[in-house]
Amino acid sequence: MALKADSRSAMTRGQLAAQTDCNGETIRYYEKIGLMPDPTRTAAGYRIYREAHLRRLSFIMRLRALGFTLKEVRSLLGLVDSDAYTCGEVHAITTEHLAIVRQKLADLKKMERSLDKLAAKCTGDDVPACPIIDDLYPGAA
Amino acid sequence: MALKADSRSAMTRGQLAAQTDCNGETIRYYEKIGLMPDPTRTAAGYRIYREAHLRRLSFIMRLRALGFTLKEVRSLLGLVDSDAYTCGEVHAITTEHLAIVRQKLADLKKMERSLDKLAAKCTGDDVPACPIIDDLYPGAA
DNA sequence: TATAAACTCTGTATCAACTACAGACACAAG
DNA sequence: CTTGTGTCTGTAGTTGATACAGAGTTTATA
Repeated sequence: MALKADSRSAMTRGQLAAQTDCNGETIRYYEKIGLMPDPTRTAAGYRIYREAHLRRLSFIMRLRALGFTLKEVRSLLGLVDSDAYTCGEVHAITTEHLAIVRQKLADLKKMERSLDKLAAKCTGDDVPACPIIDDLYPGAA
Repeated sequence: MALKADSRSAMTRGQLAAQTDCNGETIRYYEKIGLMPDPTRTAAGYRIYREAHLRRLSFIMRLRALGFTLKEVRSLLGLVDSDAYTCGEVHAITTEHLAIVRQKLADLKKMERSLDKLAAKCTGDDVPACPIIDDLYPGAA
């Protein structure tokens, strides 16, 4: 009932969760750590979300999908909230993050090659010996 | 002194840590969660490690470097410890892990491309507007 | 030999980024 | 009016470590 008052964009937590593909508990968590503002409440204490919350949470989810940490998300939100960000500041955070992503990519590629090589040595048969173990654990008990 | 008795391969925790490039606290942690066996102790309670510990921890470190989770490490150690593993079992765990690594690679590559595209849109100048924000947070406060 | 520096011991707390739960209300549908 | 779902709070668990406090031990130096 309270949700009808004042705006057609009003939502419960569950509805916001559905709209954003964000776990409902996570919304509570983002509120607790200050990424999402405290929403208004119904008389019974239920959270009421509006358009602005939807947009903000969508932004966070996009950043998370791009692999930004919550710390980075917090920085970017801080810039946006200050209403005084420059393209340079945003660009700096983005390219820094891009560098981290590329480092991770390089590490994973190395892992992939090694694993591929290891797996290729194997017959994968039902025999009580394995070149993978021989390689990684020479002299295994 | 106690470390002299009985074997020239005896080491303290710190020495094992140095040999394996594993943090000393992590060795304690692996012991706690049952990946490493409880070592014998000196009269004063200091841990004494030997060749077998060194080999086992090296194995763990190699698996970790390949991105295996501790759960996967535990499985592999379980197989080795059972002394009745087959090449097939080891191969299965390895290729399963490889699939996960490849999935992560694909996800990261997607991130990289998106970030690259975003960053490219930017002038990075000292101007109070940014296409990255426009893209990710349309209608930002 | 005295003592200071370095190491190790234990248990507990912290980190990221959530997720899950228990126990109590609230609310909508049959 | 009851049943089922949603929400509320606070707290605990997850993964893989890492850091710390406060005490005891060992080693190196003066």
